[in-house]
Amino acid sequence: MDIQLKRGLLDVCVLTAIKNEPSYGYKIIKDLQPYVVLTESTLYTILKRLELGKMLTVRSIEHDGRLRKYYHITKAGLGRIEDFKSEWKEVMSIYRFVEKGGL
Amino acid sequence: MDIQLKRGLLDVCVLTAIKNEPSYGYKIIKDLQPYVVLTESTLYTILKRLELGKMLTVRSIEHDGRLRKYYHITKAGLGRIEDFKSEWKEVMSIYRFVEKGGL
DNA sequence: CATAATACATCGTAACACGAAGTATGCCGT
DNA sequence: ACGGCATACTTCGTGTTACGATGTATTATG
Repeated sequence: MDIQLKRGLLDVCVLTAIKNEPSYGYKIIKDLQPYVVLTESTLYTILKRLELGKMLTVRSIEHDGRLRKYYHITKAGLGRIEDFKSEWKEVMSIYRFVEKGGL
Repeated sequence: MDIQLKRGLLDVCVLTAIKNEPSYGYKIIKDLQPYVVLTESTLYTILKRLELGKMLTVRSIEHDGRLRKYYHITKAGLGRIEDFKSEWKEVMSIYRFVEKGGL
């Protein structure tokens, strides 16, 4: 899938992946696989950005003697998803413009 | 509208704006206004990129003693629009994932 | 006669996705 | 027992891109 088309979708995808229950890096990648493919470097960049923006919080938990970072969505994160849904109307109006061939 | 969401949409919008008949910078901006707002610096960057990628060709034409650059879409440009439409299925599947709240 | 509209161009910047490379542990098959 | 694979997270550098700022020049309008 085209990189440019992904932008603006990825952040919200990651937030959606941890919306129902906290998750960790590797699992998020696997869970999103059927919808979007993203590499580790991409994911961890996104997670750091979302943390900085207070869209999620992180809790390190020991699992099988190994550390795992669980990401929890915040109220702001949930708001981000809602904003995205609102903006989608505009996106669809643009798509329809392209689909029907201009004017 | 969110900048990131625009990416991947703008190129195709501009191509669509010149699809039916050749157009020039200023007119393209006005025509797209109801769908996407883009500044001149953005537009001319896009037009240059699309020209480099052979998605369009340029013909300077004198109009009222002043030069106007008309942009003509190419076969590759039309192909680009079709590719976009195909990829839209993937975009919609991602949107549906977000809309229904994950899983 | 000033201001807005038309028309195009360039530069610098910040955001972003990604490949490459690295570290470390547990598990499975032969 | 050990080589390879899956799990798990991290950092660095790079190319693409949208945009604000700024500049030039002409025509129309009030």
